[in-house]
Amino acid sequence: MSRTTFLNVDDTKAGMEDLDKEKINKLIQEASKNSKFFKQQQRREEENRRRIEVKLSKIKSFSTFQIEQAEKSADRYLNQLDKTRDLSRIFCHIDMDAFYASVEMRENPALQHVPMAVGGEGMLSTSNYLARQFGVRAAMPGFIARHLCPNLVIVPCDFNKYRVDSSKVMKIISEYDENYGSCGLDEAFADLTNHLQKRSTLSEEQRTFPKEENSTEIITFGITAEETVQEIRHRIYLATRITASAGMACNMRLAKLCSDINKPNGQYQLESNVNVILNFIRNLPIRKIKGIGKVTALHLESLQIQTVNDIYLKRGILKLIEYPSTFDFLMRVCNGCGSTTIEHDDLQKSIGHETTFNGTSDSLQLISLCRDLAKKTVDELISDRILCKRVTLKIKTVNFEILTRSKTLSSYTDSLNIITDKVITLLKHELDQDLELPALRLMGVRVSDLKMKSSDLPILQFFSKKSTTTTTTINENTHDIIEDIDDDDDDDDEGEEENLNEEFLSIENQYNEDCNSKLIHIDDENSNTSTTTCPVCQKMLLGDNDKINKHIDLCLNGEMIRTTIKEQDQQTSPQTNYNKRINLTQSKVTPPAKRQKRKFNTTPQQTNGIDNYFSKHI
Amino acid sequence: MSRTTFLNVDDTKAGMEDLDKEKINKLIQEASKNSKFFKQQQRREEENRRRIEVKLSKIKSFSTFQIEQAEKSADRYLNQLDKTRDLSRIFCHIDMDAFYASVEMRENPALQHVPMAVGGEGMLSTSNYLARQFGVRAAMPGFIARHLCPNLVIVPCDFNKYRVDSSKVMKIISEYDENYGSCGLDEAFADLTNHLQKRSTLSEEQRTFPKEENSTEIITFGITAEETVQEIRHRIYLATRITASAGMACNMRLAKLCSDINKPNGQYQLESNVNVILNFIRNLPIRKIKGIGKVTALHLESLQIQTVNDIYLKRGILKLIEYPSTFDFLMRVCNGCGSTTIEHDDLQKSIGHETTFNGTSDSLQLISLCRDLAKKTVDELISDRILCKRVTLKIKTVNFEILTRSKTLSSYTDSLNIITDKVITLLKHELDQDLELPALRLMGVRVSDLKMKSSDLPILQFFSKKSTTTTTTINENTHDIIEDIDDDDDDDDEGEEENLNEEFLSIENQYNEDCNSKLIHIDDENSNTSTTTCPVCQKMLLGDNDKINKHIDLCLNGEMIRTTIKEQDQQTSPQTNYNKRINLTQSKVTPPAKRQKRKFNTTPQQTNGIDNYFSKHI
DNA sequence: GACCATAGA
DNA sequence: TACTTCTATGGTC
DNA sequence: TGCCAAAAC
DNA sequence: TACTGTTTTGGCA
Ligand SMILES: Nc1ncnc2c1ncn2[C@H]1C[C@H](O)[C@@H](COP(=O)(O)OP(=O)(O)OP(=O)(O)O)O1
Ligand SMILES: Nc1ncnc2c1ncn2[C@H]1C[C@H](O)[C@@H](COP(=O)(O)OP(=O)(O)OP(=O)(O)O)O1
Ligand SMILES: [Mg+2]
Ligand SMILES: [Mg+2]
Ligand SMILES: [Mg+2]
Ligand SMILES: [Mg+2]
Repeated sequence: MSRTTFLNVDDTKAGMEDLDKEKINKLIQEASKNSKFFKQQQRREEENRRRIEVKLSKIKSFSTFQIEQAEKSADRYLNQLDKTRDLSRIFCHIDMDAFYASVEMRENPALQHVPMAVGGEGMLSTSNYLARQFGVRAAMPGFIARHLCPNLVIVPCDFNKYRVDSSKVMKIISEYDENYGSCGLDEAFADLTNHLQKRSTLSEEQRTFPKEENSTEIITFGITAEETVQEIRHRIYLATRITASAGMACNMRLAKLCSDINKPNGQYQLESNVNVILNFIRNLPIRKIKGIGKVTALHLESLQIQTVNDIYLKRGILKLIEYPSTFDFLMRVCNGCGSTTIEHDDLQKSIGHETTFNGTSDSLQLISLCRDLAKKTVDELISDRILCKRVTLKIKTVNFEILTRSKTLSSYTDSLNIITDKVITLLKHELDQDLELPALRLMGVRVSDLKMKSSDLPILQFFSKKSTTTTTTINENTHDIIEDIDDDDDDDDEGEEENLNEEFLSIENQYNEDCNSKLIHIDDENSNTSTTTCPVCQKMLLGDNDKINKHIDLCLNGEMIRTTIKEQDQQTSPQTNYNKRINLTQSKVTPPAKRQKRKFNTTPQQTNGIDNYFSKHI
Repeated sequence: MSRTTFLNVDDTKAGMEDLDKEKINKLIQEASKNSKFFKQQQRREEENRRRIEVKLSKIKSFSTFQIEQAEKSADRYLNQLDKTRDLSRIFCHIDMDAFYASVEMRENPALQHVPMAVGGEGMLSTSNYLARQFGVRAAMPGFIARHLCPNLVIVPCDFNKYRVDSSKVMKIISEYDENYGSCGLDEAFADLTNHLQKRSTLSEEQRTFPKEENSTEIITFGITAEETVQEIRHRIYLATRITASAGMACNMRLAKLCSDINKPNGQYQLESNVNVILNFIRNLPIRKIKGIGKVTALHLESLQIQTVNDIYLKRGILKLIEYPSTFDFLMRVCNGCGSTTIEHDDLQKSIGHETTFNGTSDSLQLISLCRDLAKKTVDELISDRILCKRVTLKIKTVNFEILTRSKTLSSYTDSLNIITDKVITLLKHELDQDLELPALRLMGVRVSDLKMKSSDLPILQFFSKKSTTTTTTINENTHDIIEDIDDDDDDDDEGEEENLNEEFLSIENQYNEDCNSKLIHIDDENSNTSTTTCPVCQKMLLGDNDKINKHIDLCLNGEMIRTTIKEQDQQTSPQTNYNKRINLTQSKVTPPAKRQKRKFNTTPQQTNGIDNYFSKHI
């Protein structure tokens, strides 16, 4: 029977060291076989193996001399990297252990002693360490996990709770580096260098904390990096009753690797010494490196590269066949280089929503859903005071093939009509044009090319109905603004003017479609009768989700403002709260990925940047 | 180890005939033992056994003579009943097979071949016939069901779908008796007598239907009752693709019993002949009779009554120890008597909402939740244009003890403030007074003493701010109205005046409480990202439940009105639609019990009424 | 500018 | 009852 | 009028 | 991850 390695357990995760991979993979393949998902993964693997063959034959065409020359070139580059190596700073990477699962286990301690996972029958977001022993992990569907572990307890996601714990953690970390940066809800980087300098001047009292919550017993932490991080982790535990692991090293890539070493509930400091560093990374499996995923690993492994040191050994070939940026990335990796500055994004780069449903080909259903998704996205755009200039439609067929269609708008906008019309046009075009298109199982709407809609200059609103205003970026100026407004040259097939009449017609069309029978809509079932407890103020909430999320938003934003009766937008605390805000989203099975404001991109840096460089043709 | 029969499988259900009760009960008790629920059931059983002991000793105190006299009295009563026996009509009881489960299996045919149930981990609403083989049935918690049947597939409730199928079924039934009455979503009584008379005059064409949906093959049904019901069931299947069972007999009680005989997907007609009837019921286990539940059965069994005929045999004792109404009920049962008229309620008698949550004692949480429940209830009151005069608070402790506290208002109202204040007063009183009160796990708010708020006499609004108006009941008149208004004598501790100022203060108080930390709220988790398909128009819906329910309401009400843009209340189709309307509610695991407008009460009838007469002291 | 593939939480 | 959601990036055409 | 227990779907 | 939600009735105090 055919298989695909793409479905095998990914054991590159703490707590999954001594699995019977053989048996687990057999069960997974068994459970998956003949599914459309399985077939799609097979196609994907085949496509990659084909590409690999091309590469391998390309390699054969190189002469030994060419390879030696390439190796020398690589060595020169490595030398250069060595020169810019900065060992002076000390970074810390904090990562919560089995984050969602830990929160749920704290809420219900009975779960501590059984294998459990967080998510749904359809998809798990994470699992506890007991479940990992069975091969159950994040991104595995629940029903397959049950094959691996029949007694698995699956508890539904409650992002509200996770957000609350996350913000407690971040608050603590910010005390050690106010410029810290977080990825996702459960991890953050902090540059402890400055704190460590100041730390020796701190009084003992300032390094002293209760041993247990509400206990009079106390514990004082020393002034070393190791002890500082003990302190951070202790404080996190006091605040959340869940454990974190941490890694310390001279750059962020190494710190991240270190936080995995003694996970869970451990920490590891890597000495800031070149030989120690090179020794540390030498034998790591490439898959542990952030940026090397399943596919990249497959490609590298086909070159006999298993460990980081193998990258070094194959540097000649890599120089010859990989794209420069990929080569650059790999050289940094095998040389132990990484970013030494925490860069925050000025502004989020895209906002979107997508949803999976039972496959359908019905145009009216799809169009109606598309409209809803656009609405949801624009609502967020508006509530975040952001404008966009690009709209992307995403669809996935029942065969798990993904398509995107996008269009740049003639100017920045947050108009529901313009955006909706555009994305519906894209969708209709796709439905009309591709008559072979299989039924769809997912649709998404995303807007990008974002710009802050600053309300500091309301006068500008006089120039354009489109509320095209200015931006918060400092290097933008009035010239840019005028450009924005002038930017109305119609290189578009259809115009994007928004006038009241059109708006009315558009809504009316929507209504007619609604009534036309056979349309689509998103919602969550079991809505009516259950109660949710606000994880901040413990209030039990009855009613619809939007209200609940708003309530929690308010709670998280610190003291609630007692001046108005209705818990409504009241976004009268714009920038201060805005910057600290954790972006709130939730769905049955995943996405607090909703970017946090303190989140920073592990983006390509000019110097020593942790970079995600890799190529689809690697 | 101790047990309680109250937790044993209840095998009085179609499809549960040859179970290994021994084994199943062992598993259930094992899974339940030590739980608070278990302990509560034990207490309940003990209490009943105590009462039974009292009864038994009472029986011992009767002389043989007394018993003989009682038997004679009973015989006279039976004779009387015989005289009023009406064998002239022919009733049909239709009951869908494994209703929710069948709908789900139709939607996903893969489920046909596995044991499955509808509900959640916490509670199942029903199971398919395969699952019943394992002892899995309605009102069993999912996690216990999994002990009995580890491969059980549990699919969540989707009341919207069930409502749609239900209305299709009811529509068909109404063609045979426009005065039909339904209990719950999945069953109805029809009096076929008139239809059968007219039926012989129908053309063959009018008794002819396609054999399959969209097929040209046809099938013609005859004119007998048996064939008429075949036709009904065939049409139900054509319309819904799910099967129904049916029973025909000369009264409703017998018809209901008959529909169970050849379930699933069968029918049974009981000859309208006294001897046949008596023979039919003679050996039925008492538990099959509607109105005899677990407790009543336990009581009767302690008198050696197992079958309906045993009731007859023990008629002397029953006459002596049971309450007259219970005795009356039992005599009707064992004599094969039942109601021969379908009575519809003029107006629903109560409206309420309740919810279960993780036990808490926190007053602020509880008060806040109570407010939300009151709001939800009043919303429904208002949207149904109903007034109420009584408010009941229901609470359940973590030990599963249930309390109710209620209060009659000084006049009819649908004022949120009055109702909320009253129920909160009740709650606070309970929380303050009973300091021993364990944490709560459920709270409910219910309003009763209802009266239609007819808008036909808007002039009356001038007399009172409370919108106390008239009623739809014919025997009420202007005198009553004036009484209502005058009815403002304060026999109440606190007044119920509603003025704007008070209202404002009340809401402000609420807000302060909200902010005061540690409160409660109801909601459904996974709301944001999934899609729901409207079971009527197939539109996929994105967003919150209230909107979705409104949408489906509109769809069910037939053609949607295309005159307004927003799908809002637009309750401009008051009485016509109102009468046909199926009351829509949903929750994670149960309650389409939300009364349907065509629903009728199987209430005590003066003559031959199906009656639920029984006594808690039976 | 538009699309795809990859990646990570 | 059943293979996510959200965001970011680089390469290609 | 108010409370409880039983019952049905 | 875990014992429902909605409604009606009868009896008693
Ligand atoms: N594929 C995914 N889809 C959706 N959510 C995810 C996914 N992977 C992780 N998450 C969520 C759930 C995790 O608890 C949280 C943090 O991720 P991550 O740190 O990688 O794992 P973890 O914290 O659960 O375990 P650990 O860090 O101990 O290995 O992000
Ligand atoms: N205890 C309960 N709690 C909540 N919902 C219930 C309960 N019992 C039944 N229901 C719902 C689900 C059922 O499908 C529907 C009709 O009930 P009912 O006719 O008694 O059983 P059923 O239709 O599922 O099986 P069948 O009639 O074949 O025995 O009402
Ligand atoms: Mg983690
Ligand atoms: Mg993480
Ligand atoms: Mg049924
Ligand atoms: Mg039924």
